[in-house]
Amino acid sequence: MRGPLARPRRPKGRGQRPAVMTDVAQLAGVSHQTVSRVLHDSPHVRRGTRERVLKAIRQLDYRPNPVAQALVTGRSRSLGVVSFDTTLYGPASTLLGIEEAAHDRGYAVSIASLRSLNRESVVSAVQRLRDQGVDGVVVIAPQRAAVDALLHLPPEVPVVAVEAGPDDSVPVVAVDQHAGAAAATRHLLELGHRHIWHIAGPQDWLEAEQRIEGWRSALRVAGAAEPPLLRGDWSARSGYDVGEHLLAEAGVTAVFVANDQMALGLLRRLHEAGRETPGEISVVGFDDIPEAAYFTPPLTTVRQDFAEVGRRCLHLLLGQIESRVRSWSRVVVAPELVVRRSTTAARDR
Amino acid sequence: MRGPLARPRRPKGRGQRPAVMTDVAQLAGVSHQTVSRVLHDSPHVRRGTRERVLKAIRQLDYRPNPVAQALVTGRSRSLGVVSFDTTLYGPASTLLGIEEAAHDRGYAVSIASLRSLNRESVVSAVQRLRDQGVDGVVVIAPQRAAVDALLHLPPEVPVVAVEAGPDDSVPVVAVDQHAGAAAATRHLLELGHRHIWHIAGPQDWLEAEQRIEGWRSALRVAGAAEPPLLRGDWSARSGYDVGEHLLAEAGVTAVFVANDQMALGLLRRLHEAGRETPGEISVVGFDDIPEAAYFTPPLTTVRQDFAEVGRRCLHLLLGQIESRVRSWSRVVVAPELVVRRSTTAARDR
DNA sequence: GCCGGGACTGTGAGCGCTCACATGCGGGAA
DNA sequence: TTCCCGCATGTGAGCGCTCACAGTCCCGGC
Repeated sequence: MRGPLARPRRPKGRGQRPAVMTDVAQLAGVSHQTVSRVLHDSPHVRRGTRERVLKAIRQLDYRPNPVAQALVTGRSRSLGVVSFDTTLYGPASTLLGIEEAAHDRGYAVSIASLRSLNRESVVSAVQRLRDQGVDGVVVIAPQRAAVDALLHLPPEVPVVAVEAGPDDSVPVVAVDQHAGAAAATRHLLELGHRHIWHIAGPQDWLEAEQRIEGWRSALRVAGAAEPPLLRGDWSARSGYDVGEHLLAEAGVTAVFVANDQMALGLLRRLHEAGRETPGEISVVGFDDIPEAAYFTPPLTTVRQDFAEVGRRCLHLLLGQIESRVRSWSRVVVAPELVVRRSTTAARDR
Repeated sequence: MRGPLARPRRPKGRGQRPAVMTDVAQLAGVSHQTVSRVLHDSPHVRRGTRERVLKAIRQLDYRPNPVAQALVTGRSRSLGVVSFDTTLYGPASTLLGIEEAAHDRGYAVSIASLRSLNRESVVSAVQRLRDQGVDGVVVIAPQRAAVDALLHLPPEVPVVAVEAGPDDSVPVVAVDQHAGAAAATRHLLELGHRHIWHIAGPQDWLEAEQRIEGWRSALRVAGAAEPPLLRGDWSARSGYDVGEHLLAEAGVTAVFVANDQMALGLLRRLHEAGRETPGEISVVGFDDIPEAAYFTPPLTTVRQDFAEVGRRCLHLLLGQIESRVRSWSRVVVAPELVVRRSTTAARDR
């Protein structure tokens, strides 16, 4: 009778089975535990022993199996990021910031992109990441639906949200949209424009709403009238389409557009209609995408430091993971107005 | 004397310790193995038993621990993507294509972005992903340095490369740059232009070189002269700067630019110099980024289906993982010329 | 000369699962 | 009835590691 040991699952002879801890221990003439200690820079390992182990590790090209480590420690040293459209400049930059910071701290980053945006999709993406075994999740989904979803999340996963509005159940990192929009509006006001129009983003985007608020408050402070609100969907196409309305309106001299792509579309429409920018109409965008400086004319816009947002997220998330408490906090990153050539003083001041 | 069993590592009483397979087994009155069988849709489980197990799973909200599964099977059902700059439209879209396809097949996706681009950085990124336990890696890094790195990779990790040139050690998915560039050039030729200038990307980018080749070959076929080659670095700024040279040159009527951002910069420079596009100079770009249709004028360009590239990558990679052989193949995706308003017939035909 | 205590190292259990195999049971062919 | 076979289920080992604890050894102090 031959026991199960007679046929090892993975035949030792064949192929270059990667070395495991025991192999190193054997070669170095120590126990696996000592190898583990060396790996974790524990004190209480004699210098000579440590060196023997290190040598064996090099010799066998040993690399600790992260899966086994994760199983026993209950920590995978990996993070998840759920995001709506990583093709967009903002989310992509934020993701990059997170990834680089995570890498520096020895964490891996898994992604989950959302195809549709509603509560279930966000919840299930987080769930999926959690089922993959990540230690924490950052949600880049600044829409109302996503915020809602954050409230319905299993409490055992540490979560940080990007731009998730004034809700206080989850830590948040956000750019100060209100301040950015106000700065843009003030800039136009200071140039002597009376009526500052605004092309906003879609209703369910929190950033869109906050920019509207910033615009309104700057108008109010200056005692300026508030023209009707215009809506786009962030795309250049929508900016182009909304431009139509503006063209029909008399006396439009200044427009604050909620993002650079829509501003591009608007610029295009104005150009086609023979309206000069900034001569007749000044335009301000939002985001400062890399191309903004090369629009015709170069776009005055509000810069958001997405990479910084990513880094802050990571910091908050790791704090939560390492302390094992679900704390709440809100980190605000300041935006910056970048003045270029799409804005100029009003003529009939 | 109390053995180690006297103090269980994780006290059962406290908190909602997530259910494990044994808990389910106990509740359903079966062995853990039967639970496992139910989970894997094995036949040979009586209907009633299966239902009891399923019920217990629901009742305890049991979710299999992927880490434990990975440890025993040696498969993590996760993939790695290494990419140079995920902020760029191309890589970001490819990544998205990969992620969505991976998700559909039940794989997780980890990312590793490269900060600098050389052999070591690519090798170490792949290494890092491997050490994280991914089952395979796709490398989005269409530069010479990256191709070189692919040759120096440990052979035990399945790898697929995007746009990695004519090397045959690793499977490759690529858009047919040569054909795209030739189509762009032919388009300009057919409009009656004699001298088709080319602003190329950086030398170490394979795509840049292949686009040059496509341009050259179309010129050769038409018997047209080849103007001096101009170089940019993909950025709008560089397109703007190179525009300077073009302006100094007499008789420039047509330019094929190697990407849309540089084309944007060029358009800007021409506009500033008062040179009409396409009236005096026709411009063709490459990539078809979402904004291209809203440039001034809307850009004629070559569309690359990045999402398709991502899907194909995934397909190749999973094939390799599941068959356990390192096969070689090259999948080519066709580009498409999109004619808009930045090109028109030569005047002095 | 003996004992206490640090420094160093080893032992074995167990993380949650799958794999190989053993076992029990019922029914159809001989 | 006997035997065998195949379905249904159970058993135990082991994946590669860490954790808790148990030594072992050597030195200084009384």
